[in-house]
Parts: sequence; C-alpha cells; structure tokens
Amino acid sequence: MSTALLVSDRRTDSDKIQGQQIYSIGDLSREFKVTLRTLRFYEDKGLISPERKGTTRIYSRRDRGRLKLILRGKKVGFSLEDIREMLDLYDLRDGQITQLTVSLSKFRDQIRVLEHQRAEIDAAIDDLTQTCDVVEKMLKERRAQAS
Amino acid sequence: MSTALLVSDRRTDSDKIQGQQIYSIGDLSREFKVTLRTLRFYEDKGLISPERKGTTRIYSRRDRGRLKLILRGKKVGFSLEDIREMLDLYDLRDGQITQLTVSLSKFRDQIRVLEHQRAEIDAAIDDLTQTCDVVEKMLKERRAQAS
DNA sequence: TCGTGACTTTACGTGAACGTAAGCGTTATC
DNA sequence: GATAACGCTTACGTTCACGTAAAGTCACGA
Repeated sequence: MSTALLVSDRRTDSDKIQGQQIYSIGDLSREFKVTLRTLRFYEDKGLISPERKGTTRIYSRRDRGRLKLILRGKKVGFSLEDIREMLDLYDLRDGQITQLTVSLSKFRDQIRVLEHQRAEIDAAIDDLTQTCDVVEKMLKERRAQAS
Repeated sequence: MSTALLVSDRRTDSDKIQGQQIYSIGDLSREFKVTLRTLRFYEDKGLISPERKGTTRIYSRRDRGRLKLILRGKKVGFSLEDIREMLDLYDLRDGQITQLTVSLSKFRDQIRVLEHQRAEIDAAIDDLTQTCDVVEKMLKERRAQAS
C-alpha cells in the first residue's frame, strides 16, 4: 500500500514495520485511557522514549509495556520518580556481575515494599469486613424488632 | 497534681481524663512521624476533629484511630478525599435501616476496590519475582563461565 | 524576669502530575 | 481549497498535600 516515502506512510491500527508492532500516541491514549499530555509528560520525565518519524512519536511494544508498568505503579501509590527507578532496573539485562547483583538486591527491596503495601491493604480489608459484619448484625436485630 | 484550673492543667504522656486516654498534637506527631502542619491540615479538611481546651487541640483515642486509618489509606494510594469518604462511612453506627443498608453496600464497594488494588500489587510482585529469577540465572551462568 | 518549649493562627510558597490554551504543520476527504 | 483528524511545541494554570515563615499566647524553670 501507499507511497514510497516512509515519512508520508499512513498507518493503520494494526500496523507493523518489519514485523514490529508500533503505536501512535493516539493509539496508546485510547487503549490506556490517558491523555496525550500525559504520554508526553512521561516522556519529558524520561519514563518512555519513543522513536520519532520526523516530529511524530512512534511507540514500540516495549514502550507500551513500560506504559503498562507505569500505570500499574501509579495505581498502587508510587510516584513517577519511584517508577522511573524501577523501570531503569528493568532495563539492564546485560550489565556486569556487580551491576546485576546490585539490581537483584534492589528488586528484592522493591518486592519487600510491595509486600508491605499488600499487608496494609489486607489490614484495611479486614477492618472493613469486620465492620460489615457488625452492620449486618445491626440490620438483623432491627428487622427482628420490626417484625 | 496541679491547680484547680482545668485550662491550666499540664498533661503527661499517659494522661487520662475520666479514664479516657487523650493526646496532644505533639504526641500524635511523634508517634506517627507526621508534622504538626499535617495534623492541622487533616483537621482543616475535615478528616479529624479534635476537641479543644481553650485553643489547644485535644485528641481522643478515636481521633488517633482515624489518623491511623488516614495514614494507612495514604500508603496504598488513596487521596485525602477518598479517605474522608471512607472515614465518614465508619461513622454512622447508628443510622436508620436505609442508611445502614446504603453504608453496607458502600463498604462492600470499598472492599472490592481494595481487593482490586491488592491484585495489582500481586501482579507487580509476580513480575518482579520473575525478573529476579531471570537475573539469578544470568548470574549463575556467568559464574559458571568464570570458573 | 527572661528565656524555653509547646501550642496557636494566618498566609504565602512548593513540588508533583498533569490540564488547558494558543498557534502551527501534515494528510486525507469532501 | 476548505475543513477535519491527528500530531507537534511552548507555556501558563491548577489541584493536592503539605512546607515554611511570621507573629503571638501560655505555662514552667532557672
């Protein structure tokens, strides 16, 4: 399809270049329900670094994966700076042994943080469940009285 | 101890009034490692409403409990507004049946939100654990090569 | 009596995470 | 060739959750 000019190539939703799936900023915006501004903001903060075709941003599968991790991190209360550090950790598949060891311990730290986070949530759920039980009993009593 | 003037009563760390434990703003600040400003800010936003002895804030056990919940909520990524709504729910122990029923369903909603949150964290932990495994294998291979 | 410490209010400042508007450049379609 | 759809940059504005400074009150101890 289309012309010989790469630059003027129009893409479709499921477009690929050499078997590589790519995404426009609008694609990711729609898929993840974030604004264009947000995506550009994340780029500005060094969280994602999409290629450019001229001035236009071209996101790869890897970029998309990073975005997913960013949004997941946000949902559980991490700052963008926290998230940036985590993403950096994900990115060193080929360091020296010392490098790898450092990363490994950072990962483990992060896991501990998350586990603590989860414990907090469990505690909150327990609280609420208990309160639910209490309220249910109150309702039962009132209904018994009413009859 | 002290004078007959209630207003000029000095308290100690484990002070009580009629068997009720009370806390100064400084007590809570130290215990929970938050600033005075933060405690006043939460009051301003209607999250805690301590009594006053003159102009001085007097926190009850209930206030302390609320603070605990606030900080817990924050740790898992809720806004103060979210938290205020949750606290309000905790506060209606004595409503009408319709009121109670409404609250009950809101509690259940909140539990679902929290469970979703926990699922996100679990996913993140799984991700990290998997990555740890990969890195460990890399380290083992490198060490094998080195020997 | 003069600090010192703990508390108060009022009010402007700040960093994070975007929102929003202005103004412009392509590409496709009517 | 006008208009819409999609993208771009620059830059000021906004909300949240406090920080920080200024200036004052009140009780206690040396």
